[in-house]
Amino acid sequence: MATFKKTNDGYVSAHQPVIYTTDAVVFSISPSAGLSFLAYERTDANEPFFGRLALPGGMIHTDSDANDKAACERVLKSKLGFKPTYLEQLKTFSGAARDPRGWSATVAYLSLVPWEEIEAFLKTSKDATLIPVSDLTAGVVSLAFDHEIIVKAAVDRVQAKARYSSMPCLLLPEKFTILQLLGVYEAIRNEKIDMASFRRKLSKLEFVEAIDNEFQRGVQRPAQLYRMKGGEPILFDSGL
Amino acid sequence: MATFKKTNDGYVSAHQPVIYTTDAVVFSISPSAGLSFLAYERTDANEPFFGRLALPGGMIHTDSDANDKAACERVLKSKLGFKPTYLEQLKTFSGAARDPRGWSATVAYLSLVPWEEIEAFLKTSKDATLIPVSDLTAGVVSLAFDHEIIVKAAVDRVQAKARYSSMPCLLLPEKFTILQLLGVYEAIRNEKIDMASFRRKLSKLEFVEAIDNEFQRGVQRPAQLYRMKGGEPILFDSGL
DNA sequence: TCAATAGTGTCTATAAGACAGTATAGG
DNA sequence: CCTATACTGTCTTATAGACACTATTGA
Repeated sequence: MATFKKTNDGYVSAHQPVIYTTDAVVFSISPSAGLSFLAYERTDANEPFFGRLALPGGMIHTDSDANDKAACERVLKSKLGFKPTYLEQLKTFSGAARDPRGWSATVAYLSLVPWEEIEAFLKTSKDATLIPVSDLTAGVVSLAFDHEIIVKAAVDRVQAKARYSSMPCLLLPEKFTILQLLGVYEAIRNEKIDMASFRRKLSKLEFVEAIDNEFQRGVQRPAQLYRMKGGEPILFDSGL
Repeated sequence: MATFKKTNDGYVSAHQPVIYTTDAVVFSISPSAGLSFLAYERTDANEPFFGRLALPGGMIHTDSDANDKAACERVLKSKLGFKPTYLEQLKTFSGAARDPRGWSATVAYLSLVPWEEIEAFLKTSKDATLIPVSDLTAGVVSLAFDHEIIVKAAVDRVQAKARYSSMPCLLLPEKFTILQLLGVYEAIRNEKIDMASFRRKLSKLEFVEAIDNEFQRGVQRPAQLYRMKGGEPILFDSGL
């Protein structure tokens, strides 16, 4: 087991310090390309994978970040300009091989952002790109570090949660129609869902509520607007 | 963002190095107390929480461990004398507050060990204890660091997986009867399960197979012995 | 033949999927 | 009144839970 030695500024491990970072898979549903995530071109020529696409991420500051989640929030705030409402820890990826600078560990997070916000953000940013998940699975794009593995894990998680959780709601703005919600579940799961069964389950699970006298109007019968009930997403016993 | 400086032995972060550890929640089903996990009394008077109960864990060795999972396997091998067959990453817990020595992070793992092996191990070890999960929820025992939070997360995970995964199989020896398997699911989920429905689902999901001409005999009709099909546990679409 | 546990059949209630039908706006 | 989309009713089939029933061994 590693021993600790006392230094003038505290205890440190006798081992080579770990490069400790956090990365986030920020998902959104693009109307044209479906489930997609944010990536950045790496612009610092002194850092590894220069010019390649990578997930938004950065060092964890042990002198100022309260914990890994706070670090991820800080990083995303600085890269996106806003703090995503939903941020869930995905998994930690570590080892000697994943970063040429040395033994590294990253705490990967998963975030969901409504399309409207991502769209607005992309207009203001020059080095951010939105990558459709289908491009990654098709092998059209490749990512720096082990970030493809991280994204695949994130996609698996979000697809699983689109079966037994209300989490996908958070990809929509505050007010939405049932058809929009259905579309989000379909986009994530990559399959058609029957509207009648979907409504049946929604009314049983009660995680959305109709907003009185608010409708989305178009060239058709107005669609009732709904909002999510309670701030936090819920898990279901049975599938949706 | 943190800057890196070049030193004579590589790049290190400008920040205070993180205390990087791994801990494991090693579950087993005790015939008398149900779902339980391993804990150790902390014996080094120079280390924090001396004398308190804690999860088996230790430092991650960045100079020799390939990654966090390998580190956890090494730690468990040295503490248990054998390498558990099932080890799944649970979550990372980090921050300035959880360890008095400084900003720390632990990659928590979840492991399942058949009762026979745990029973044999407990006879050989003097400082290891098996704590029933019910004792923890009842507040009868308390653990060092944030280990109670870690165990609660592990219990949630294993209970969720006892609804849609064959993972609980790994708490049994290689050969087992359907009644034993049912007992494991009941112990984890803390509820009765109907034998007929259970068998129906088993025969549909096909993750166990009968062993030809092998039975467990007693003062009754012999019970067919089964084994798990394929080394890895599977996930189900519908609940079990 | 009896005790004890292994394993099955069957009834009922609920839920899922398919799909057709009705409702209500704008044009 | 027509079109387009919102929303609902209903039929069929699959599944879950309850519980009684049959099966097979050792003593």
